Amino acid sequence: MNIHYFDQLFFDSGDILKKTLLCGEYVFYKGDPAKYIYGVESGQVHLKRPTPEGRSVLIHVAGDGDSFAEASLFSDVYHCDAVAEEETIVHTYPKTRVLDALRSQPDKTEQYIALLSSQVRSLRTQLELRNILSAKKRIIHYLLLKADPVTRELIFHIPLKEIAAELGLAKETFYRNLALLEQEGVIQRQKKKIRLCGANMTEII
Amino acid sequence: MNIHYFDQLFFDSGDILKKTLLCGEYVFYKGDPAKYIYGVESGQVHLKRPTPEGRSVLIHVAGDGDSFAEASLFSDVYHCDAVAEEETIVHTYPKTRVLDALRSQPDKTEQYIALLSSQVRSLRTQLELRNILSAKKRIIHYLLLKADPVTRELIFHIPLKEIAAELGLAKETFYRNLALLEQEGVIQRQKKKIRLCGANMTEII
DNA sequence: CGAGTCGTTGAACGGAATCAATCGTCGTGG
DNA sequence: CCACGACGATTGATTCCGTTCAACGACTCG
Repeated sequence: MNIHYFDQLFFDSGDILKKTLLCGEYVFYKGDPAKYIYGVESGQVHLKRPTPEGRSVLIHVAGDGDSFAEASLFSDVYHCDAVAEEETIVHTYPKTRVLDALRSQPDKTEQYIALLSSQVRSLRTQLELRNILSAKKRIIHYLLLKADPVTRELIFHIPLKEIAAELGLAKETFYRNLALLEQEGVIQRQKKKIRLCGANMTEII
Repeated sequence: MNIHYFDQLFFDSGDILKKTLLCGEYVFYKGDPAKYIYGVESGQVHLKRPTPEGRSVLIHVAGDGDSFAEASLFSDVYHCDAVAEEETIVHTYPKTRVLDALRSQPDKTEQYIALLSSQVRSLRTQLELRNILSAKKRIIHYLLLKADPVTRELIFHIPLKEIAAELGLAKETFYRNLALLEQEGVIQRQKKKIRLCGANMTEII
């Protein structure tokens, strides 16, 4: 999940290959031989799966400091597309070198396992969200999940329509229900900042 | 994923603690301190997440030879419930001992990473399925995924209604669409055995 | 100051969930 | 051995709500 983890695997940080990608440029395509793991230094990369219908489905957004394609370490090919959604600098970590580094630094291996484990859990959570049929309830659960537990606030750094996609909802449905929730006093919004108000939220859930 | 992997982590196989569970018995509850990783020797364990509404959502089915709760290795608590759905024998692997074993056998660590990586990919695939709106198409994709690539057949070992749940569909919708697909000649069924027929399948997808 | 994209609202449609009823099957116990 | 109950599988009818199509305002960027 974290770029620093992969950076530190390499003894000589000068060794790390960086690439600058333009908006819209592909890092890799589904089916390409998986040779590298990546980290986002700045910018944004979207992981998408092309559906047979021709659409593509957003699976994950990797932002500043996120790594991606970690699960490809033991896979021959990539299982999704990766596209830069803005000008982006990525670090490229050759899988062979990652493996070497892990072998020579056993303690790091555990961290890698921890990283993958947390990914598994997060994916399970996402899957769990999808089992909530009602759009409104799904949105609330999502907000509860993502909001800072203390301030009960959260700020979106990507367009709302992509949050909608992540939730498996049409953007219109997402907007409408956000508006509804605001009317009901469950949330307060100002642009991309959302604050959860305890007001009769438990009833809705 | 595989019980043998965890069994072999222990030098002395006599060391492995086994437990017999009755149908309906809980292995652990969500929120319990995560002390063990488990493997199913025989029987069946369902991983479920209780939703706030009181329902519970099936996340995973661990059958003969499957391990479960591997992602809890670096987690303090379990994130779902685990229930035996029939009389089941499980192997229990204390996390501390798993960690010790991994540390003393670095090569095994890589296999662990491979295991988690494949889980990540499989979860992503499941998530991808949920992005297919049409029930019929979602079912076909699921069948394509699970069917033996050679024989194009698959056999369900759990009730169909739970397949429906895994797909995020009401059982009725699932039954109806299976019937439809059979009428259209896309699949052939006999009880829990399904065979995919290429017949105009590509059109439907 | 356009072009393009995001955000927002309206109206209509379609399809999945839901409720309800029935049949089949399996196991259990009298 | 059969009656019974429990649960899975199946089909019908209805409702509901999320998608889709459509149109428009707001904002950003060249």
